[in-house]
Amino acid sequence: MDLSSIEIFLAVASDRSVTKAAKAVGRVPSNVTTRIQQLEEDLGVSLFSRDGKKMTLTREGETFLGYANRLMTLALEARQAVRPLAPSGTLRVGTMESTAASRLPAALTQFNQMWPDVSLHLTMGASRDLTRDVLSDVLDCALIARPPKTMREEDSSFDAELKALEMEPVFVEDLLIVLPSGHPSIKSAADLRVGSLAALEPGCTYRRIAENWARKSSALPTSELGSYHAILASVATGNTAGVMPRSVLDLMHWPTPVQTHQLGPVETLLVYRRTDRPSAFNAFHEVLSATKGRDVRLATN
Amino acid sequence: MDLSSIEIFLAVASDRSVTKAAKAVGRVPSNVTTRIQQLEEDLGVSLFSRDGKKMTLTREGETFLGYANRLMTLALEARQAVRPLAPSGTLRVGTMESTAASRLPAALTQFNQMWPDVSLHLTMGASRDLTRDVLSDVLDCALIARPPKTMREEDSSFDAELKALEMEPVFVEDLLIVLPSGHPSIKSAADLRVGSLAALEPGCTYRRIAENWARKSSALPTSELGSYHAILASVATGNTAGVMPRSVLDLMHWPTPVQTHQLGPVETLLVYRRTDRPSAFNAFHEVLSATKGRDVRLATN
DNA sequence: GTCTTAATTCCGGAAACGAGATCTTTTCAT
DNA sequence: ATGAAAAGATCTCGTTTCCGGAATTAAGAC
Repeated sequence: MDLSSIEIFLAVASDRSVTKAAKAVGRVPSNVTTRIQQLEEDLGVSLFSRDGKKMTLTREGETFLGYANRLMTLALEARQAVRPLAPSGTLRVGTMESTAASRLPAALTQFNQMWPDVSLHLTMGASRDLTRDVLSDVLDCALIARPPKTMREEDSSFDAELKALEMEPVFVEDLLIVLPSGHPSIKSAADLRVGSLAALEPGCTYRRIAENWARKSSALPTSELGSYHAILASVATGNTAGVMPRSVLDLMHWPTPVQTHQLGPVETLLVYRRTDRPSAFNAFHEVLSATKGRDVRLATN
Repeated sequence: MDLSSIEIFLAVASDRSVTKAAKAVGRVPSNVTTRIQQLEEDLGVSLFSRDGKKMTLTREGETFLGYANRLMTLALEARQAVRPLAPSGTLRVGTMESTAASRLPAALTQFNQMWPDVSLHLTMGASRDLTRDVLSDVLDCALIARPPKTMREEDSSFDAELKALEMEPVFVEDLLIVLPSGHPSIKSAADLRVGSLAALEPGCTYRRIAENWARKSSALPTSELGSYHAILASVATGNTAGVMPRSVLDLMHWPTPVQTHQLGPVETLLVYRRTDRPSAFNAFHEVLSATKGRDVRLATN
């Protein structure tokens, strides 16, 4: 039995889907299938019942879920316990608006329980700015979106800054264009029937990805809004298309189901300086890794 | 972090030696070294202090030891919990005298705690007889010594019986010739200055290994005794050399340190029929595997 | 100082793993 | 009802990891 298999199991159990889970843990679906099958063979029982395309936990799966969570928590605790000195002091974390909304709450809760002595300073901002702040030691680390290759090529200074930092993927977001209800489904930016794109600040990587995608076929203006709530509201007016990751959209339980178009997966990176890491950072790093692809609602079992 | 690394860590912690631990978990020393180093790198602390050739736990190692034990126990519990039906009924286990004395107590204690509904029938006997009893369904499984290749060749019926059964190594014993105190150290059987070899019944594999070793150079008679205590007492008289695994000798805290000569490692196998396994057997099998190379004294932490 | 034993390092073969392509089945839309 | 899309399973292939054995180094015993 392997702890990474258990992590995968938790993701599948939480998403009830191999594909989703695969994205959540940053692997390919076939791999997830195999690991689950290995786990089932190892335990000698089937953990999921495959009725149709839904993966639902069997009764044995349910009981195993409890142990799996305890196992992961215990492993994390072990990790922390051997750390010679308990981290304390301040940790300055930069994060994108979207990550703060969808991914961080679970991780921050656990972190606070584990290390009450660390006071965490959260700063919201765009990836571009956050990266600079980490470099100049205004922040200790930041969660940013990995810019696609084409974008890094046309902004070489950003690229150079990133290269000077350590980075590690922690989440994968499904970046969406959110369309007004009633808008016909689209294949490319040319099919857009709206007057503008609604996004956050200029330094926001998601915004720039969307702009790059849009400018291939049309010349839409971008209207800048301050929050994802504002963006959704703007979409509801019917004349704008919004940009946001699926995890954020899922959070908002919007009254009417909206049309979406996928711009593809975008990794969220934890970036930090190679040297000069406060001990609280290591603790934060570990909690983040453990939270990876795990659902809070299940972790409380 | 990998559960097999933790098993290895437990073995090293318990033996304070990578060579011993390697034997205990059925691996090669270099491998144990590597896994421990990986674990240390993964955790970011050193678990052992290598002062000279002794491996002693550091303070961090001590705290990790506690977690490691809990982790293994929890994993075992998880395994058992998903088993659809709790095993019950009777399980007839055959074992060698030596295994019953040195290795089984820990495993049986844990087994009884986990499965109070199973009544365990222990039968003591020689490997040869135990094997037959498993084949003829007098026993459900047995712990026997793996006969070395030369022995299997000269007793083809034993070999055939073994081939008809499933087998799995669970322990490794260091088989010893125990010499009277004051006896000069020996290189081969020719150096023996005693009148006889003291061992158990004729079907005992350890006895036959020793006899094979002895007859290469001298023609010693074998005196048959009923227990390891009797053998040691006989050795104390000064005119016999005893045969027993090191684990048994260690148990007996004999007043004077005795001279020993190694006959080499002998594996202890769990043998069972390919089909027709009671559910209690699977539970027993798992508990044995988990106990593998683990020290009871440490497991109570 | 030499000999022995234990731990580590190095290296080659084997097994496991992960990614992508393909196949099968279910589901949803027309 | 039929076709298209999507999700899970299966297969293959390239890569990585892992294990075991040989060589190396270091510590203790005589």
